[in-house]
Formats: sequence, structure tokens, C-alpha cells
Amino acid sequence: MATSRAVSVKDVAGRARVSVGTVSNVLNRPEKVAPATVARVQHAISELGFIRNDAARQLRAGKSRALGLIVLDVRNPFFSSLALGAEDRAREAGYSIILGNSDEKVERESAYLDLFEEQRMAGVLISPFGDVDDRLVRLRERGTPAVLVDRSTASAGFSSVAVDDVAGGVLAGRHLLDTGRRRIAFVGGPIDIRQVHDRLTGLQEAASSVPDAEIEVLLGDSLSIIEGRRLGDELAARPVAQRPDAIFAANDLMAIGVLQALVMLGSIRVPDDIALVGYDDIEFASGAVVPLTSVRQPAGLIGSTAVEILLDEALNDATPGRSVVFQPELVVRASTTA
Amino acid sequence: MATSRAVSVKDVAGRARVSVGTVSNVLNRPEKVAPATVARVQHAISELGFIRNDAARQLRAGKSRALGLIVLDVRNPFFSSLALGAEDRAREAGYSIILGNSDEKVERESAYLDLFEEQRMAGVLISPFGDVDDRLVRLRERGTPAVLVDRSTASAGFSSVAVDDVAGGVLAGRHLLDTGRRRIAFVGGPIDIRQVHDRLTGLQEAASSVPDAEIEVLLGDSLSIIEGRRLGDELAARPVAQRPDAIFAANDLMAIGVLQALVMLGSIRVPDDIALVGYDDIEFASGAVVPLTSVRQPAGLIGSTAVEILLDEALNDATPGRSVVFQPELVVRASTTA
DNA sequence: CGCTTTCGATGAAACGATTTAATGCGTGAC
DNA sequence: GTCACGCATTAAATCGTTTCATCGAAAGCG
Repeated sequence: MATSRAVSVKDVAGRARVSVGTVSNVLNRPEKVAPATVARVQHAISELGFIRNDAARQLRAGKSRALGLIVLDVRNPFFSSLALGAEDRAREAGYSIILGNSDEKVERESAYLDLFEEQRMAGVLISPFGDVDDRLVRLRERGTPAVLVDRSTASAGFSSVAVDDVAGGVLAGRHLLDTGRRRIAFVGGPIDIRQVHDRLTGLQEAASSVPDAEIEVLLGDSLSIIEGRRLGDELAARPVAQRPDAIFAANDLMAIGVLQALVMLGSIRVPDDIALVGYDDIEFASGAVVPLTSVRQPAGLIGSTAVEILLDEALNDATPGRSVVFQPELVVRASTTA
Repeated sequence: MATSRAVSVKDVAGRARVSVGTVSNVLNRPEKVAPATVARVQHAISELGFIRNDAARQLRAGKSRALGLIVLDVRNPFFSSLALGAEDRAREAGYSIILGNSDEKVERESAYLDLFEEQRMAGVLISPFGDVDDRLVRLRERGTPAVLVDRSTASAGFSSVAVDDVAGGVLAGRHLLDTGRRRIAFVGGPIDIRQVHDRLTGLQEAASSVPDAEIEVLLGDSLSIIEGRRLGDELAARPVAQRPDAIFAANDLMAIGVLQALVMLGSIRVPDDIALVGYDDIEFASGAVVPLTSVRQPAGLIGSTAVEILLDEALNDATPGRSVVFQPELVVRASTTA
């Protein structure tokens, strides 16, 4: 490597004939420095092509200027939108977002928490999969606040931003029941994912007021298109009499998978034979084979609100434990109405 | 804050009655330390809950253990998959990925490059939007190699991993022509995005051998569903005689938008009235209103290969300028065949 | 003309880990 | 009994920035 040794504040100071302290001041509070000196230093900076070393800065500061975000699945458009909302809000405040993908796996989730801990993140946003309360408490003790996204029950006094998933489940269930469906299958992922659990609870709640309503629960390994298709295939393979007349999928990814299994492979008509409701209202829901009725969540807003709260706790020592809950909204499309 | 001051190697050393150097050795090369000492130190570490400060480590090392990845749009499943492939490969090597979203904007792209430069990234992967060659050259001079993803022409001697987009365009074009289409509209985004340019070039190349083939070019502001829908609406609003009989969209997002405009709003039949080909073959393509014929790219493989090359350059000083080009593959579905 | 402010700039001391050259110590060879 | 050697450990230097106490000079005031 012909790379010459990196240029530091020391070099800049030498070139501009000032002390390193002054260079630092020019960088961080130029108003405290005489205009002529500022100009001289800045000239030296650009002449030498000086770039501030963030590691040194962080070491001194004891804290990073980044926020960690751990989501269940980056490939889910709901989470990409959430991440985008978070990123935009963070950037306004001069922070950046480090995105981690737990992929619904505890080891990966835990590995990212380790990483964020080593990096002394200014704060952590997490859509938890495993039981991370202890980890988050430890982080908080070390001065890194955490905010739970997409989880309404504020465990261990953490702030949270979420959508009322039980209400969402009720919305979906009631809609299906209102349109005359009685045998509803819930197609979900791991039940220990809180979202899955709550949406199912909402569905059951809606069904409890309708005497002849039956609910069947099918759980896959993950909330993905593939798993949706697998469970859809299972349903399609049944004799007609044993099929449900409606399906509520835990998210749109699964719903799209189910749709593929029913309509494209199983030649079952949606909604005529089976009605279908998804969750999240991702952009692709309206463009599906049969446009999907879905429970909409304001993904970007969740992300930006969570960052807002997190920064408030990180910068202003705001008390944690705040809990923002958005209300979901049912978007009716062809998959449930003729 | 009741937060007690952070525990450092010094505290661990004190507790284990060894020097800080030994603690560092236990952390980084335990085999150099007597087993009994290792045990004692590790015991102290867990007793005190010591977490290594990455900033200090990096400062000393002069280099981060992270790779930066800048993509045009995280919400595009193609890029999420690419990012996932990159992340997996990086993790195997003990590196992490910092994901940046340029959103097809030069300022944001540039801001991420600044950030990565300040962080002394071990390497940078970028799917470039603006003209970033100068920036990348500067990074390289400072010891941070860069690999271009999704861009085949290796500018300024950088390595690159991409798919032959011209070939992809030819594939799409030839398929449409083979199925009897003659008036083909290309629906794309900013033509200065290389992918858009090359895919169009491929289409034109395919058309050049068919005398009565006509190509019309419609360019939107971004490669998104929304823009696709807007351009689709434009086409749908035309009198029938002035409509094309086929559309090649620059990516699946646009194709899905076009599809929504044609089928759901414009009641134009696909493929009967107009055939449609997309690009990327994202997971949602097969589940679209009309399952989409698309040109498939191995997104995850592109990501992992790029990381592989990048790490090779970063760690082993491998010579840059390597260029890996994957061949695209046409996946035919209902949007082009009855 | 002295005395106090004010302003700008300085220099040294952190921050927390890694790395090096040096040290102590016991062992085996002669 | 001395010397050399290998091994485990240590002490000190280092990375590049920020911060804080300090200092000098110029300016304001009576």
C-alpha cells in the first residue's frame, strides 16, 4: 500500500499553525473561534483532505452517534418501511441507523445486541423476537435506552410504539364474520411472536360474540411467503367440506403465500370459496392476484415515532415507559368482497 | 443517572490481579495465556459484566470491522435480498454490514459516503446512483476498498459484481418479439441509472433485428410502484390504437405499478391486449394480479459475492478490478402468455 | 494609568483498548 | 554453580479526538 499515514488534527494544526484544540473547536463550535482562524483551519483541512476519525471521537464521547434497529425480517416491506421512517427521523437529528436483521432467530437477535453493546450505541430500537428484557435492562443500566417497536405491552418499563394488534385482529375477524363467514382459519407464524399472538386473540375475541363461529389455528415456522404457501397448500389439499370459508393471515407475506396456493395452484376461488384477510397492508397487497383485504399499520410513522422517543430518552433523559399505540385500519379489497 | 462508570479492561485487570495487557491477550489470543490465568480473567469479566469498547479497539486498529453497503432503495425486495446475502457472508467473516439507503438521491448517497469515511470502514459496497468514482478513489487511497454491486462496467479499476443487464434486456425483448409483439414500450426510471440504460439498450438490440418492431421510451422519476402506476395510467388513457402491445418495465416494482394501472384501473387485459415483462423476479412477481414474466437476478448471490471480493481486497490486499458478471434468466409467467 | 473583563488560543490530560519491548522466574544444560 | 532460554506477564507507548484549566493580549472602565 502506497497509502500515506492518515492525516489527523495534529497535521491540520501544524499546517494552519494553531493548536489541536483550536482545530477541534473549528470542527465543533466554530463560533468560538476568530473568523480568520476558522478560515485558515478550514483551508488546511481541505488542503490535507482531513476526515475526522469517528472512533476517536466516540471514544472520547463515550457514546456513538448511531441508533441500532433490530427487526424480525428486513425483507418484509412492513419492516423496510419502518426502517425508512426511523432513518429519516434519525438523520434529521444527526444520527444514523444501524440496521440488524434477526430473521426471527434468537442467536442472531442476541448477536446484534452484543454488537450494539460493544459499539456503545446511543439507543436501541427493537422488534423483539426472543426474551430480551434482561439484555435491554442491562443496556439501559449502561446508559443505552431502548424502545420496543411493534410491541404494545411495555415490559420492564421500556417505552414502546406499536399498533393495537388485538384491535387489528378484531377488525379482521369482525369483517369476515359480517360478510357471512363462519369457519375461519388463522394462518400464522410462531405463536410466541407477540404480533401473531395478539392478532389471533383479536380474531378469537371477535368470534366469541358469534355463536356458530369456529376458529382453526395453523402455525408455520416463520411469517414468510413460503410458509404461507405451505400452509395454503395444506388447506387446499383438504376435501372441500373440511376447508374453512375464510382465512386470516398473520401478515401480508403469509397471505400472499396462501393466495398463491389457493388460487394459482389449488384453483380455489377467492373470495367465493374462501375469503382472505392479511395484515400490514404492504404495497404489494393491492397488487396481488386477488387484491388483498388487509389491516393497515402506519409503518413509517411507527419508525419515526420510535426514534423520536428514543432520542428524547437518550438526549434529554426523558423517563422511559411511554407507550404509543396507533390504531389499525381495515382496508377492504377484492379478497373478501365480490 | 445511577449509572456507575463503565467497566474497562483496567477494572477487569484489577479484579483478576493481572495487568491490562494480559486481559487484552485473553480477549484476543487466549492461547498465549496460561489456562489458569484465562479462567481467572474470564471470571472477572463476567463478574464485572465487562463489555469491550469497540471505539477504543477501532481507534487502535485504525480500521472498523464493518462494511458499508449503499443501495438505491431498501424497499425494493431485490435490494433487501442483496443486503441479506451480503450480511450473511460478512457475518461468517466476523464483519457486520452498515446499510445505507441512497433513495436514488445524490445528496443521500454522498452523505453515506461521508459517514463511511469518518467511520473508517473496512470496505464499501455500493450500487451507485450519482457519479461517485472520485469519492471511491479517495476512499481507496485511504485504505478502504470499494466494490460496485449491480454494475458491470468496472470504472476506475474497481471490482464489480453484476448481472449482464444488456443481456437481460435482450432476453425480455426477444421474448416479447417471439410472442408476436411489435410495439413495445419501455417503462423505466432515470436513464442515468446504469441498470435502466442497459436494460433499454438490450431491448433495442433485440428489436434491431426485427424490421417492423417499434420501441417507445417512457421514463419516470424513480423505479417505484407509484411511478409505474403513473406511467401505466398514461398509457391506459390513450386511445386503443396508440397503445403499445407490450411493455418492458425496468424492474418489477414498476411492472407491478403498470399492472395495477392497466388491469385494475384501466381494464386492459394482460397479456391479451398488452403483454408485460418485469425485471428482478422479486418474490412478489409471481403473486401479482397477473403473475409477472420477469428477468431473474440472483440477488443474494450478488451480495455475498461482492462481500467476498471486498474482504479479499481489504484483508489480503487482493488487486481490485475483478469483474464478476452473472447471467440473467427469463422466467415466463402469465403476463406474456395466455 | 492601573485594574478588571473578555476573547481567542493553548497544552496537557483524558477516553479504553492493543501492542511492544522488557522483565521476572523457573528449568535444564554444561 | 553459572548461564541461557522459554514462557507468562508487565509497563509503557500509542491511536486521534475532545475538553478544561490556563494564559496572553486587547479592550473597557473609572
